[in-house]
Formats: sequence, structure tokens, C-alpha cells
Amino acid sequence: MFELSQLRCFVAVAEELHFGRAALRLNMTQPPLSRQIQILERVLDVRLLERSNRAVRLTPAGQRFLVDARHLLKLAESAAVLARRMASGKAGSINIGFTATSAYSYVPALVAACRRELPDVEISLKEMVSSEQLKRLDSGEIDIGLLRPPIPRGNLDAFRVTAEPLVTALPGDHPLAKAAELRLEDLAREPFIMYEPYEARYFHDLLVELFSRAGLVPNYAQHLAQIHSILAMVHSGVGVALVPEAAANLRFSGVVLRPVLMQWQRPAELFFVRRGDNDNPLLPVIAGVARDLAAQPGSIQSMDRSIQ
Amino acid sequence: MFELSQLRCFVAVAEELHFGRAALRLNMTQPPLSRQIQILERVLDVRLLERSNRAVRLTPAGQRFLVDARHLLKLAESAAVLARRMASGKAGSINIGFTATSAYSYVPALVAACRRELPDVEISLKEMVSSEQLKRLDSGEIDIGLLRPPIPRGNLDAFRVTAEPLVTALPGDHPLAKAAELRLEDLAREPFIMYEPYEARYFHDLLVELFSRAGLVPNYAQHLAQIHSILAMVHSGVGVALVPEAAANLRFSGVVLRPVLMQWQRPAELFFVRRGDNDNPLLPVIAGVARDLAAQPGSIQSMDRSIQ
DNA sequence: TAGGTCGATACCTTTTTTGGATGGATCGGC
DNA sequence: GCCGATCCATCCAAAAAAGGTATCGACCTA
Repeated sequence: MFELSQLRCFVAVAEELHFGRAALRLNMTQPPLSRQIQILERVLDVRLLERSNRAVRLTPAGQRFLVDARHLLKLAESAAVLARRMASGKAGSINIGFTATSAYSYVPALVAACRRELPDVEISLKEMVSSEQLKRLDSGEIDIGLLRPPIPRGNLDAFRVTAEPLVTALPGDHPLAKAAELRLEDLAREPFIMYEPYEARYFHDLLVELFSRAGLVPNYAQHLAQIHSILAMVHSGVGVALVPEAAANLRFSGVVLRPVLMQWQRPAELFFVRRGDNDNPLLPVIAGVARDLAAQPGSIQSMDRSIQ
Repeated sequence: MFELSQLRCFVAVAEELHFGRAALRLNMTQPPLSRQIQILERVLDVRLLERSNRAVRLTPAGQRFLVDARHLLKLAESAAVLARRMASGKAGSINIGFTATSAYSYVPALVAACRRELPDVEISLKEMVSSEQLKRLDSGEIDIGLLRPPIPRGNLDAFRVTAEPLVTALPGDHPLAKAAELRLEDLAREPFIMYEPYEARYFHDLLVELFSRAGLVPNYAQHLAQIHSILAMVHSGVGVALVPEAAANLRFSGVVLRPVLMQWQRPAELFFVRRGDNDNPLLPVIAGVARDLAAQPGSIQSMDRSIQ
């Protein structure tokens, strides 16, 4: 089979229709160029150029082959460029897992930043609970997890990307909505909408500890896993709830969010997690983007901080 | 830039994930194979394979490059195949000029035969008068001319493909239509529709000589260039005409064709003409098809010989 | 017919590639 | 934990390929 260097020789001769000038262009002398063309013709078993001692011209097969040769050279070049881009993490594809709640704050910001800074990167997003993400990280089905603690020891690299305070969600016409700030004790007296202990284990355990440390026993009206379901219940007057601040992005009409005073506080944390031995060259680049984004909290935790 | 041989090396290693086996497949030993891969990686400035001393695996960039490498090799192969096919005259494109009258008989048969025997050949047909064809043959705009005599001396190769008798065209209700066969003298007494002396010079000159040799002076009712126009005039009762037998293919209703007895006969001839120095490899192949077709007259001169 | 042009060829030099031998690292069995 | 096996990388001498100079031979021009 022929080689790409021979194609370059052929294209030069076909364009110059003159071996001497083509050789000049290729930074070589005429005899080896003649030989390369001969080898190419012998390998193909096709006469590509008609050399009539006074003029060089393309045969019909040569004309056709010239098109293909140019095409091949162009493809080879772009394959090299693409490989370099992928190796440097400027292109490629990556699978990201995220929790349902992170979709209200961090995930859109991360995706937007990646689209802006890495336009040729294909990001595929999959919503799944934290434990599922850990499993899929291990199996390699996702490259990045955006998940809640706890993060098990092992070959996982992780860093925190958001830490949001919890705020109270209550119906707009609720008496407590008039206050600018609530205390945890106020909530314990109201019917309280709680997180599911399994599907929303992180928030469930967080609130359990919160109330337990404050010595309060809330009045659970309902258990739900999804924040939007919880806000819908609040809206219907079923009770009040504690939700991460980014829930403001849902703009649930008729529901107001109020800061809540607590003795013992712990923010809702989201971690960027990846396997230490994942060699996808995009990973360090996207991790950098994710870290930069986490460093400027204003733009992340809540895309619109006005709490109505 | 890299070479195709290096792509073949890379594909083999990527598929075997084992340098030794890949080298075996490539009919070489392992050390040069290792080096070729290293050269490829250095040229690209991209790590394609992760060699962990116990296992070989593709990096993400390598995975992507493998796709492109396979694609390039496939394209190179098909470019070579196509060049060979074109050189052998099994593929390619050819420009054919033809006269208006030949479109009723020989041209469709030739095109059909080419499509059948040379399915990958692209035939472009251009109708033009014989003199125009000679000009375009000379300039290289057409490769083949299907034209009427005379054919000038020069670097043209030509052979006759059809020789059709002239037949009389007359209205179905004409008194002479009852006869199975007419004599030329019968026609000289009728209003006669004649060919244009310039645009249809061949037929004009042919008929002029015909009548002159028979010592007849026809009564010219009208001069026209195109056979279908002439038949339309016959249909309208403007007069009678002499047309090549293949005009039967037009199936002009209300017009009948009758053989005509002549002392001095000359058929309407059509020639396949090409430049001697045209190196289109399709030419000899198509000339062969054309010659074969000419050798079986039944299928050509008239696709439907029944003269109504 | 002499001089110039241009691709092919001959021949030599340089570079590249090849393949056997070997090195070094890792894994598995005992 | 040692030993042998496996496997890729490296070294080196030999072979092959490519490149360069000089020259040939055909052809065109003057």
C-alpha cells in the first residue's frame, strides 16, 4: 500500500504539473520525486500522470485519485488535530452523574461554564442518587459524580463545590411568612414535610441530626424525596419544610423562603467526585472549571438570590 | 506527519492490545513495531496507548484516533480500488455528443448497453449537430461523437454504427398509403417536406443527391431541421417526407411509413467518432460496446420495426 | 543543428527501518 | 519471598529505503 508522503508528492506534481517545481515545493530534488511517483504508480498499478517529455498531465484515473489524495491528506491532518485536542482535554466526551437537588444550582452553572470554555466537549448528564453515582463511578459508567456525603475511602478524588444553608419553605399566606427570619423551634410546632429516609438519605439524616441537636421533635406531616414535590406540598398548605437555598431557583409561586436561625448549623454540601485512576484527559480540565466555579459562590448556590 | 504504515501498526496493536501478537499479524517483530508506535505518538504529540507492563490499553485520545485511523485506511484502500477501476475503464465519466436523429435509434440502445455492462460509468449526453460535435471533440469537451458524415481527416478514429434505409412518411389517409411500397417518382409529384440545408445538412444533401440521380425535381412544400417537426407536418397533411427508418420509434399517430424503391440507394449512416489521442480509459471499452451493438442490427436501427 | 528544457536513470551517500539480543518491570506459582 | 514467565522498551549491527549528484535521452526552439 502507498504512504501519505507519496500522496503529498503526487499532489504537488499534480498541482504544478512539473516535477522540478514540485520537488522545489517539497524541499527535495527532482530524481527522488520521480521515483516516489513511480513507486506510487507501481503500487496502485495505475498510470496517474502522462509524462510526454514536454508536458506533464493527469490521466483520468489520476484526476480522480488527486481528489481522493487531497481528501486523505486533509483527513489525516484533522485526525491528528483532533487527537491532540482530545489529549489536551479540549475535546472529547464525559459522563456526569448528579443528584436531583444539585440540578437546581450547581449543575446548570457547571454545564454552562463547560460549554463556554470547552465548546467541543460533549457532556452527557445522568440524574441518579449519590449511592448510585458511587457505583457507576466505580464501574466507569460515569466519569464525574456530583453527589452528597458521605464519600467512601478508596481511589476516589473529591472536593466540595457547594455548601448551601438550609432555608424554611412556607406558604405565602402563613403567619410565620411575615417574619424576616425564623427559629428552628417555630418549625417544630408546624406540620413538617420531611425527606424520605432512603431516596433522600442525605437530607433526611441532616435534618434528623439538626432537630436532635436542638432537642426538638418535629411533627412530620409527610415524607418525600424530591424538592419540587416538597415545595408543591408546602404550596398546598400541607406543612412547612427545610430546603437548600438553591430551591429559590425553582420559583415556586405562593411559596416563600425564609432564613432560619440555628444553634448548630451545617450546610448542605455537594462534592465533585472522580476516580483517581480515570485517565480521561478532560477530567483535570473540567475539575479546574468546577473548582473555579465553586470559588465564586455568588454565581452558583443560587442563580437568583432574591428570596421572596 | 505520520504514515499509513504507522496507522496499520497502531490499528493492529489497538485491536490485539498486545505488541507481540500485533507484530505477528503485521509480519514483523516486536521491537520495530514498538518503535513505530512511539514515532507515531511523538509525531502526534499524543499518548495513544497506555502500556502498563502487564496490559496495553487505549487512552481516550487513542480510542478516538483508532476510529480515524481505520477510516483513513479504508479510504486509502477504496481510493486505490477506484483508481484501478478507472484506469481499467470500469468506472469514470464520459461525455457523448449525438445528433437529434440518432436519439431515435442508436443512442438509447448504446446508453442502455453501457448502463448494463458498465454500471459505475457516468454518461453525460449532449445533443448537437455533427459539425458542432467535431468542434467539441477537438476541444475535448466531448469524448465521443455520434454523428453523420462527412468525417474530416485528422486525428479522429471513427466507425459506422448504423446504416438505415430511408422510408416515406405520409398521412394515414393519403391515397399512396394503400400501397405497400412506393417509388421515388410517386413522391416527386407530392408536396415534399425537405430538410433544412444548414441545420440538417446531412439529410438535406443526401436527399438532394437522391432526387438528382433519379432525375427528379421534387415539389418542396417546406424546409425543416427536426424529424419530429417533419412528421408533425406530414400528420397535418402539409406533404410527404423521407425519414430514416428509426423514425418509427417516434410512433407518430396518423402517419404511416412505407419503404421506397430507389435505383440509387444510400442509407443514412451514423458514425462513432473519437479523437485518437483521447486517453480516457473508458473509450476503448465503450467503443467495444458500441461496435458490438452495431453488429446486431435488429436491435438497433429500429427498436420496433413494424411499420404501420 | 546547437542549445535548452525536462523527466528518467545510474550511482553513491545518508537516513531509516529492521530484527536479534538484552534489559527491566511486573505478575503468578510454589 | 523467591523464581520463572511474560511483555514492552532499548541497544546494536545489518539491511533497506530515501535522498542527492551527475548524466542520459527525448524533444522543442531558434
